[in-house]
Amino acid sequence: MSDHLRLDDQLCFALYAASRAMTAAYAPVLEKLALTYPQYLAMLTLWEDDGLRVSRIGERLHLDSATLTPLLKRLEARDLIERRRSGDDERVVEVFLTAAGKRMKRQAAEIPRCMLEKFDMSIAELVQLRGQVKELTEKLRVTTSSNRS
Amino acid sequence: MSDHLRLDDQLCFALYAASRAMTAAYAPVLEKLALTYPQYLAMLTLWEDDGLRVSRIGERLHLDSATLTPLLKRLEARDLIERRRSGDDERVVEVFLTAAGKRMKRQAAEIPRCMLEKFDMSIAELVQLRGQVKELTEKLRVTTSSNRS
DNA sequence: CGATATCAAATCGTACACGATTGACTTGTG
DNA sequence: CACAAGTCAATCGTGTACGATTTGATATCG
Repeated sequence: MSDHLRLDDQLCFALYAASRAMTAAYAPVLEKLALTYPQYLAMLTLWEDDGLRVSRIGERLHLDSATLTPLLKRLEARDLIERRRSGDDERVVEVFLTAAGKRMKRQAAEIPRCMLEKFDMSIAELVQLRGQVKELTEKLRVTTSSNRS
Repeated sequence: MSDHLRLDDQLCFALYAASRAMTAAYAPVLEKLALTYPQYLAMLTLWEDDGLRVSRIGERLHLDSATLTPLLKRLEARDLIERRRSGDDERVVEVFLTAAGKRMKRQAAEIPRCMLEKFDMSIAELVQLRGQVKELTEKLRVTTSSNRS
């Protein structure tokens, strides 16, 4: 009967499916900026805080340098950002928005509202759902990092 | 003040982060079976319904043949499944569990309980959250597929 | 019957993800 | 100062994702 292995019953699959549906829903919106969703996240991070080093961007997005380095190189190739070796510490690479990168923030300003429409839910619902999803993420991170069995 | 472009405020980023944290939380559990999370999903699908064609698996997981074909080939290389061209229609490839693939279902039986512990939430909360996530996914799918602007 | 449309899976190209390693640089300790 | 330990970004290898095209098979229509 309930063998617990049913796909439809699993929260994890729901999250996995939601994440990909969300990326797909972003695609037409991001098309104007010619950004992928992860690239958009990197830009969001820099719009909040320009000049971050690679590892700081990684902390915010929970991505490591293996993912970020090529992604940032693509943004640099498009002249949206500049990657500079820090003078203080030659190991560190700091990432700065170019003029074009800063300009893009204005075009991106409408995106959250545009996505909000697609959600078709009240702000209260959204905030509540976001909170639950974040809480779950924290719990998963804790149990994963402490895994030594 | 609230420029709506703040990372922490975005439901989408929360989902994206949750999905990856979930995959990471699965990794130690799936290690015993030497499966990746998407491979596990394909096995789940077949444990529910053996002998599905590639496109049916794709419908359930919302993945296309470009993703599934190589994934299924890896499972076949490990002798967990068999891919057979249908006699009725040579275009169709049907996917069957091998004896080893069927045996694995028993080892996988503990996985949902194991993940449930990591969630650390009541069944009622889980069901409610899963429902909300699924609902959102449906809304995103509708708006994405009808996009012609 | 034969041209054409449709369909299923495979393939191609690009872009993440992430574990593991590398190499350059810095820091802490004796 | 010497040098081991630690840090940071880059690199490597493997495995998804997905848009677009291709290949082969079937269905449909004139």
